[in-house]
Amino acid sequence: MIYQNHPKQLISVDCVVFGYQNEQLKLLLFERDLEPAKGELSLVGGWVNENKSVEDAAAQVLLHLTGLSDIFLKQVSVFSKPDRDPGGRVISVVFYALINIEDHNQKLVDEFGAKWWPVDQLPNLVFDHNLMVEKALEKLQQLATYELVGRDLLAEQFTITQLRNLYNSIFQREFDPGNFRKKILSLKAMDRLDIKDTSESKKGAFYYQFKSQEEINISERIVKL
Amino acid sequence: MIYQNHPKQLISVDCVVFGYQNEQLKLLLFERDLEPAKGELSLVGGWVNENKSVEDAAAQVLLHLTGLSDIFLKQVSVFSKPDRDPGGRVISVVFYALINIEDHNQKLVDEFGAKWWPVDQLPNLVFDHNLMVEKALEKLQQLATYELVGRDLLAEQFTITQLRNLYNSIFQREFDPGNFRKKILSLKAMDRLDIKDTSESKKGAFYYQFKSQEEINISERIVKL
DNA sequence: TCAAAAGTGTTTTTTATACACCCATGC
DNA sequence: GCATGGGTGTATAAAAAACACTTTTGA
Repeated sequence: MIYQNHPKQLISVDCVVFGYQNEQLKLLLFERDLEPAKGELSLVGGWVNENKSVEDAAAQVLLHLTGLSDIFLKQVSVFSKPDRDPGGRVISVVFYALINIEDHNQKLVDEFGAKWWPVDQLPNLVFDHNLMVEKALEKLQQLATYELVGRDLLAEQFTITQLRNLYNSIFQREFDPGNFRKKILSLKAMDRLDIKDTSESKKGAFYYQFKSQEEINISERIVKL
Repeated sequence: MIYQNHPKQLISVDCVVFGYQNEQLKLLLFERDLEPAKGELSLVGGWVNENKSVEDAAAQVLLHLTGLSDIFLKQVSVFSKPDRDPGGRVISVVFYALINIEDHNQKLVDEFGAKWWPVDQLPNLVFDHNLMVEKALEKLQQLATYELVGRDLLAEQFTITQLRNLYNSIFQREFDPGNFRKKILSLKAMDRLDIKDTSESKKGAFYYQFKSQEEINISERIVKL
């Protein structure tokens, strides 16, 4: 090691884990298991050590929580105010993750006492975690503006209405059903199946399924502003 | 300090400093003054210590270079592959900065041997610095899509054509003069002065000046895709 | 039978693009 | 007088929004 004389810092990752259930965008909170603020609600986090990138560290946190190693992850930003954590100087790199609640709920709830909270009625979180969530949601909106978000949040098969409800909750506004359908279908990013979902309407709505990532090529804005 | 037993890491900031000169978007490069790769070209960087946020650390680097303390700075992302720096494990938080070349060139060139390079013909840089530049440019384009970029790069007074040339070089494409002018003026973000610039055309072009940040409220996309 | 979601079609408005054309002036 | 960038206007195309209307079927 050449850079001998420079002070080192503690680095952590914190993950804003988004899920979608009952037509609500939710995120995963935990009761903090160490001091300070033990028992209060917080995001999941982990330490970054010598031989891992921050992406790997975040992926490892998610792997530990869900048993899955291919979870959708994006960097939000770095939080590094010297006094942001009363327990000491910790620089935190924040990520957001998208996961399917139904698939992973059991392990999460049973083993870790995790709780899903609707993003539009979050409680107070420890330290600067509320700010992290806010930034993460902005990034998610940014992503959903130019890319189709849903593969990681919805079931394998889903209706256009379910996708629209997801977009409604990401952007906290109501998209027009007819216009949303036309816009989404024009992207040619999904295949219509021959099966219908009859649970949400009497008429029944066709199920769709995302094409493989390679077949999808979206080069236009999906959501205006 | 409560978090005793966790390994700490070396943290640095690296700055992609953009400037604009001769109708070219340029960035500031330095000859690295320590091993490894001493003498090769790199971005400016600095270490992050205990009592400073990464934003403060980046601002300090820029202050040192230019003497200015209010430089435009945005976070790009974290680069943290364990082997990204052959000199040891360093996690780098990358920022980009926008500065006016004419205002600060002397100090930069004289004291630090800095060199301005057109972004579209960059040499090989040390480590992962080329990748950092690429990401920074993407972020700058993202910013310029929904906000008017120019205040920090152009002179106080500038013509629409100069602003268009800046946008041309940020997006590496040619905007239509008539349409660009209409779009920009519709934002009502600048005041027209009664002075003309006659250096770039015989007819002369009116100078404009940005309104104060508070008066500017852009709620639409400026550049399509 | 009728409420309610699914799905299609039509109209209007807004935004983007292409490009014609006049202006002013230094050479 | 003509080439050059400055500046305005117009026609067209593309994208977004508003909304009417038809279909289907369980309650």
